[in-house]
Amino acid sequence: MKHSSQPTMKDVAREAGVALGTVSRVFNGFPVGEEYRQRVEAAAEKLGYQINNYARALKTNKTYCVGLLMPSLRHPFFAVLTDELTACLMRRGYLTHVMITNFDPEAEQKSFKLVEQNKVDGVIALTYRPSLEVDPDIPVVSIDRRINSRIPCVSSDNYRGGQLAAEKLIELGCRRLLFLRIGSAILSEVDRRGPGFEDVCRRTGTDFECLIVDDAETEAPIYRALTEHIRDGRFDFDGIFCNSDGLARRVCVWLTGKGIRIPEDVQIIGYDGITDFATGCHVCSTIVQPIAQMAEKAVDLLLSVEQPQTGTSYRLPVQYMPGGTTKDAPPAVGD
Amino acid sequence: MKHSSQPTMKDVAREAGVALGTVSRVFNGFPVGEEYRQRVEAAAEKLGYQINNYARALKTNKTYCVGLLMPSLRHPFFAVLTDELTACLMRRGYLTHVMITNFDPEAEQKSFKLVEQNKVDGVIALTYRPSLEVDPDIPVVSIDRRINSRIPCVSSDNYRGGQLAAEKLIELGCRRLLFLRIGSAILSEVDRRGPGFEDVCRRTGTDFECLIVDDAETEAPIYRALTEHIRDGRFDFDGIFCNSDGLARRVCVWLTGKGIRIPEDVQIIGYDGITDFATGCHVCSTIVQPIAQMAEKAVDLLLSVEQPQTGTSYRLPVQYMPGGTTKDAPPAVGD
DNA sequence: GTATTTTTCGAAAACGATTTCGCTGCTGTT
DNA sequence: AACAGCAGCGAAATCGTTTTCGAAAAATAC
Repeated sequence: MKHSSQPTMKDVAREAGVALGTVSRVFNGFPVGEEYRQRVEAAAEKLGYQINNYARALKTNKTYCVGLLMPSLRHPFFAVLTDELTACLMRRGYLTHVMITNFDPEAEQKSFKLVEQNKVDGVIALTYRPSLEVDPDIPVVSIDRRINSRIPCVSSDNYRGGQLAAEKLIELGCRRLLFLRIGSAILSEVDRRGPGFEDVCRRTGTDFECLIVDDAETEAPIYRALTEHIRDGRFDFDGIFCNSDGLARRVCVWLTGKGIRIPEDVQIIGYDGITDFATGCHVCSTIVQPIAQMAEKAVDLLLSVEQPQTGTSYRLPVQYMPGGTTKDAPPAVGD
Repeated sequence: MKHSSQPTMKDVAREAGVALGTVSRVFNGFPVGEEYRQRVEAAAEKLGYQINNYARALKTNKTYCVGLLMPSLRHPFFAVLTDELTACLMRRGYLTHVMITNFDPEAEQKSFKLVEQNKVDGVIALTYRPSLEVDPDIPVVSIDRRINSRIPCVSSDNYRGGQLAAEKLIELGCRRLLFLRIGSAILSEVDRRGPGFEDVCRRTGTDFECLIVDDAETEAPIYRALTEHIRDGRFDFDGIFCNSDGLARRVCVWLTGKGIRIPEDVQIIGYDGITDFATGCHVCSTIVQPIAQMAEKAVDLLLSVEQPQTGTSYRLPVQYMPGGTTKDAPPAVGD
């Protein structure tokens, strides 16, 4: 006695008075005589039949699931990226296994094994672990990081972003620039923001300095270093490019606390393009990453819509967006 | 000829010189002679064998996956909730299928069908669709909404939250209060915030009004209505309780734009407990929802760690947290 | 030494689909 | 009218596990 469990293809076949294979063909869009097709569809409808994806996947080796490794969803950049990726995958008929790794290299490796074991059709990963071990015959696309030479990597054009920030600050009248970076020294595409910035400074003969803290845990070193640059209540930089909007925000708050005015005394540009969840405004002047396109590209590569040049970096165009921390047209806020 | 595909249990059995069933028993922790166990483990190690979860699930009807229906990840509340839920599920050995529904009732129903078809062991849903059709023999836990009488619902104690907001505003000297709500009229636990607020006002004899816009699409009606309450440059309410932190933020921006000072002229309390992604500070004085506990509770109920009283509402305690839009100790910001 | 119990192993039948293959029943040519 | 060609059906094998069941081996009792 079957205890009210889901109907199977066999049940549909019996109900419709046809063979098992015929039902299968109907559900997979193979040619089937019109009369049979109708009988099968009626039977399926009547029984409330739903195909069992697990059984199907076992046979076909195709699960229509992909794994997504993300460090966190508490940061808007990751959250929006995840939103776009799952949406994009769903549009293409794929389900997403979201794994939150909390920036923990161990968790990253474990999560990878786990989705692998769940037979996903591919993995999209935003990871930090120096050397992720990946099964060579499962498609992987990385975001922002070169994992190894076989895995394509999509990111924003970080070098161009760095250039843009420097160009804008200079154009807006800054004479002495600071590049502020927080983040561990992993082989990341993100690290190209600095060189882009510096190259423009050098080319234009603009005075600049770099402040880098590799340990993301504590920001005290940065604030301490910044403090040294305050002389007579004046900050001796008049333009700052920050690694991320989050950092930019914190620097803003800190400077304001010191009585330094933004953007009058110091102009600040961040990176990412984070917008306020309530107002939709950018939280600071920023280089905005094309998150939706990055998601689209990653998915295209993963599902081989576009044949991935193995190991290539795909760098998508960035844009400068004023957001009130620079002297150009601060967006009118409120009503 | 097997073309380098994954090794199967059969391969392991052959390699170890034992029968198929024996390998299975080893991997499922059933008693097996020590010598056999060793041989099997060695063989599995050598072949790099990983159990195939799809085949296993087909046989056992247990997938260790749960579906999660979320409207969006662009709002911090949903993002953090999703973060906590996936983390909590992972700790218990479950993978999460995250489905973003974009507040679209159609998408909600479709997503539900989809995860159902993927044989998840359960679904956690935060939905808006008036009547979600759910297969009665798949466990479902809802968040913030009563879906039907069989589905347990976890939420924050919205009624108490409403009370708290009123109590605080009154305690802080407000004499004429406004409750501002945005959101469609669905049968949601969230709707209990208003009654909690009103009951306190009535009990204490405090003057109050309610402004409700059921159409979330446009806020113009709210702003228009608010405008009517500005007389001689003064706003005739001195305390506002907003349905959400996002709404509170927008109201703040709007009022500030009208030259009305916060919290000197008007004090505002929001709901959710959203914090700034960069600074970690609350974006406004607020009633904070215990997101982590809500996630934990939802998972407990879903996996029947706790026997769900079918259809019961589980209301978790909320807290008031000052955040600069009320006169009580605005948190020192910066350094 | 045989009988009786306890382990634990191997063979085989599911689980619910896909897919190959042979076979029947049409059509269309000459 | 006969035969080739072709759709489209049904039966059966398979995917990689779990699980039942009968039997062999080991252990204990008399």
